[in-house]
Amino acid sequence: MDYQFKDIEQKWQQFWADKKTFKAENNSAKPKYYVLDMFPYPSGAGLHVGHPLGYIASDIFARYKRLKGFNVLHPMGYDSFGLPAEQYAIQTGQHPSITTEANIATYRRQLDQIGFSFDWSREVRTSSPDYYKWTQWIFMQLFNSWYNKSAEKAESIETLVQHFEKSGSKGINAVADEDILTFTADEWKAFPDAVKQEELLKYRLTYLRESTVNWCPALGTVLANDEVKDGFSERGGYPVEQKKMMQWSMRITAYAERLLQGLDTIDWPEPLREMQRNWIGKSVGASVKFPLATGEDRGEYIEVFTTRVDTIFGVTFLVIAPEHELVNALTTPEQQAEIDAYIAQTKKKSELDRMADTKTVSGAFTGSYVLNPLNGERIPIWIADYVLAGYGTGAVMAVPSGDQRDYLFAKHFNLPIVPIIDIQNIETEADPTKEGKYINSDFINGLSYKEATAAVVAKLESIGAGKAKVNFRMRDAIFGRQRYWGEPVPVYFKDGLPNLISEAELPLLLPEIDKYLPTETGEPPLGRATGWKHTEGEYELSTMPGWAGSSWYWYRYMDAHNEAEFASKQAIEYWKDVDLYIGGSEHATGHLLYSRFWNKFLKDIGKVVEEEPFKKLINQGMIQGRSNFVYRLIDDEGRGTNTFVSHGLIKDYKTSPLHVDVNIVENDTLNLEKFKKFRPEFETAEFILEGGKYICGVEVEKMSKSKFNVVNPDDIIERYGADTLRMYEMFLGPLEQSKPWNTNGIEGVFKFLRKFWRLFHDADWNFNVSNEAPTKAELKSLHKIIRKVEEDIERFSFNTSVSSFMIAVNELTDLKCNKRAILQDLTIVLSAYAPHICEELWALLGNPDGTLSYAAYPVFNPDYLVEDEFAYPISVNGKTKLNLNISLSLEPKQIEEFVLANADVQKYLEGKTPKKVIVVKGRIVNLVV
RNA sequence: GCUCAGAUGGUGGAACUGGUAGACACGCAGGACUUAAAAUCCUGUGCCCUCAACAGGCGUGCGGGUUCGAUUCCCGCUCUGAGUACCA
Repeated sequence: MDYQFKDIEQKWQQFWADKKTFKAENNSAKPKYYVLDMFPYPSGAGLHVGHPLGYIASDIFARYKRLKGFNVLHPMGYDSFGLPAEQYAIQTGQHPSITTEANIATYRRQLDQIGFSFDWSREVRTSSPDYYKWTQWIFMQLFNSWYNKSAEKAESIETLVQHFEKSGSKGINAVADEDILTFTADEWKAFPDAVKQEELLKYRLTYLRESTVNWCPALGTVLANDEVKDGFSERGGYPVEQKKMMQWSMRITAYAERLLQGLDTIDWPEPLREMQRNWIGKSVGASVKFPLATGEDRGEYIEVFTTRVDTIFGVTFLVIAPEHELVNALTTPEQQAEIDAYIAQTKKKSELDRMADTKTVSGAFTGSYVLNPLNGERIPIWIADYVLAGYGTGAVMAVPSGDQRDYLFAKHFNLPIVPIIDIQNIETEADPTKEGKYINSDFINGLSYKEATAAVVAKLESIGAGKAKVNFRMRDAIFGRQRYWGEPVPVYFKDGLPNLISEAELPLLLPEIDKYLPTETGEPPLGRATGWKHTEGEYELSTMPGWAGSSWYWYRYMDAHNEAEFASKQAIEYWKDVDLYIGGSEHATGHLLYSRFWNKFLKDIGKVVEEEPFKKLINQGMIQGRSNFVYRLIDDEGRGTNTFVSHGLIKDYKTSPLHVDVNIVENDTLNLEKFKKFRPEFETAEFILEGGKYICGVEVEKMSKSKFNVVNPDDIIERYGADTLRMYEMFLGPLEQSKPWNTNGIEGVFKFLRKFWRLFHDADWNFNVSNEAPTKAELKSLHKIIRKVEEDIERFSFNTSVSSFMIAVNELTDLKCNKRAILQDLTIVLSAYAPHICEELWALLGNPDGTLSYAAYPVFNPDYLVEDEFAYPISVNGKTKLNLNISLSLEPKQIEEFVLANADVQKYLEGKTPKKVIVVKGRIVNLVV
């Protein structure tokens, strides 16, 4: 029979599902290997051809690892809480769980069609109560923990209480809010319970605090920093403003240093690690207190953070953020009007304006002064919006000779600029050099950068005016959304204080509500739930953010149906961590950072075993759209006609481009019949053709419906089958590279599979395989591909494997090879890429049905590749002139003699004797003339 | 601005530690089969010069360098894409 991909693919997909072929066991004598994909949010649009790229790569890897004798965990699930389903619910009144359910069904059908080897028995859905029960449980553990900096780990809040009871707040080295109290053990014991709880909340890893949040009025919710791009929401693109609100937060900053250090221990792409480093934003420097110069000494000061404490003698003014809490107190009556005007002006500017306008220098003088703590010099205090309230202390010591922003500010307002390093050149701009010796700098004059920094820090510490300090850019993550479709927070409020519900009450189910909007009084949608109340108080009304459920899901796959724990100890100790994680780089600072944070926390409380969850990570590139255009002829009156001009001829006509559905275009040639049916108005369309064809124009754009460039995998599978789709997606180019989807060329892969099928069949399509012993040439082809695929998969170079398969099949076709000894092994090697056709041929070869998935990958034997001759390229001055067959047993000296004796070589030498002869055995001969 | 990644035929791309640049595939051209088309198969295909062959010249974004030899290493630049943005 001819290659009937449809029958074959349906048959094997059914077989795998019925026999649970890919079900993984939680214990095995085999070594474990965990291959994970970033699970999708099931959107209403279904999968387009770009989505499965990473899944195909990971599936090939998982199948390959099974052949290599590993016990492979390769699961899939759905990140099914999220905004789009809720927006849809607001519009239609339909419960998000219904649309989510329907979308998941579509995703599942599409995924199944591609022939993935997922263990579906472990499927998870973040919106399912038996899953989010454990998300809530982890939240409770975080609430019950504090971060002990001395131990460098999270500990139970009980240990903190015990310490307070024994020694008060003394000796506690914790990551906590800034306004923590100082007290003795007796004082602690005397505190009313409410005060104790309030104080403990300042230490908990998930805590409630009034904080400035990114409020998105259009979405009616707050957003995390990574959900905001340029002042607009990432989803939907609505404006975002700053607002103060009581909010749940996660103390991720406690883990800043470990999150940073851990990056060096994992095998991730460098750009991704770099993004996380920037996001964490560690800077090493010092904090310095500048005492206020106002009259009598009342111990008041302004604290700044600086990375260049060595430049402290170059400070000629201080700048604080307009939002700084001391602005009012510092403003003198004479300056009041000016300061007020400036603050009003900054407030008017939107976040976006402030970012766009980085050139204009602006600011205002408060009228007050501080003293330089090291030499007592009077330093004016200014406010300016180039200093951000949210970073460091919201105040900077300005060193115009070394910092360009300070330099511009000083020039603009005529403030002094003092050079502090002998080789500094500050004629036209600041010079931040660390080379040279210090001048104008009191006791560090003549020192080098390193010596000066150490000396200044030591001096500041000795007089209590400062200390070495590490600052992080990363902020604690806001952990609440005023939305419906998310995990309820397992907390109720009593006397204004948050209390956890008991574990026995988990899961706290999402209640039914009448519509998915905030209440009339502005409460989140959960405020609409009637009768939804804890026996002890009111439930928290916000829900968890989208990243909650995805921050631990890889553990649930290990033991997906456990009702007593999020995963059993035994399962976690067996699978440990994810060996290979494939997904998009858009999750660099969101999901991948939060997951690492929760993982470290779970390790601290002894629930998991590895410090890092994802050992190796690969980012698949984005698949962009490739739009096709037709060109409508414009008549003399400037109106569009119904005549269309082929792309190659548009220079000669006046035309306007129009998107055309890429699905009616093949190799950029328009299918005229389908085009006429594309829209009713084109029914009577006429064409100006080139070479009898209508050639379309091309542009690379985002894949979207409005651009008619969405390619659906269903259509490709219908036409060519899943095996062709899988191989073609890999053939497109390196996995990590972004590229436009282009269906041109898919024929080549399809033809390859037919050619492979034909190796097993005679001219009349009868299955025909011989048991003859293979020849040397056949064995060579086979073993080349055995090695090549092994090497390629290990370095994630899937595209080159596909080419090599083509070469192998071309060679075997030329050799007319139909020998079982060759084809059976070739089938195993190809099966990771094209599993359906290989299962079918494996069965036809007489093997028991379905055993291919667990067959042994053939062992490479280098003996078959040994050559006794090599066609040496002979080059003269580095340019190849000819090839000579020379025995590989010859040594360089003999090769040289052989080559020089050759008549053709002599011709190129034109009678001259080469100055030098380079012979690299088995590679090249180069004659230097 | 800063950080990272990249630039190879008409197109997607290959060349793994410096050693025959353009594998494999698409497209295109020619041919076979066919009444014809589709499908299939065969041949050719980096560019320039040449009727053609032979031969030759030029070629991995640009300019230099190291080397017997550079797509690969080093220095400088241009362009493209991504991330980030007054971070003190």
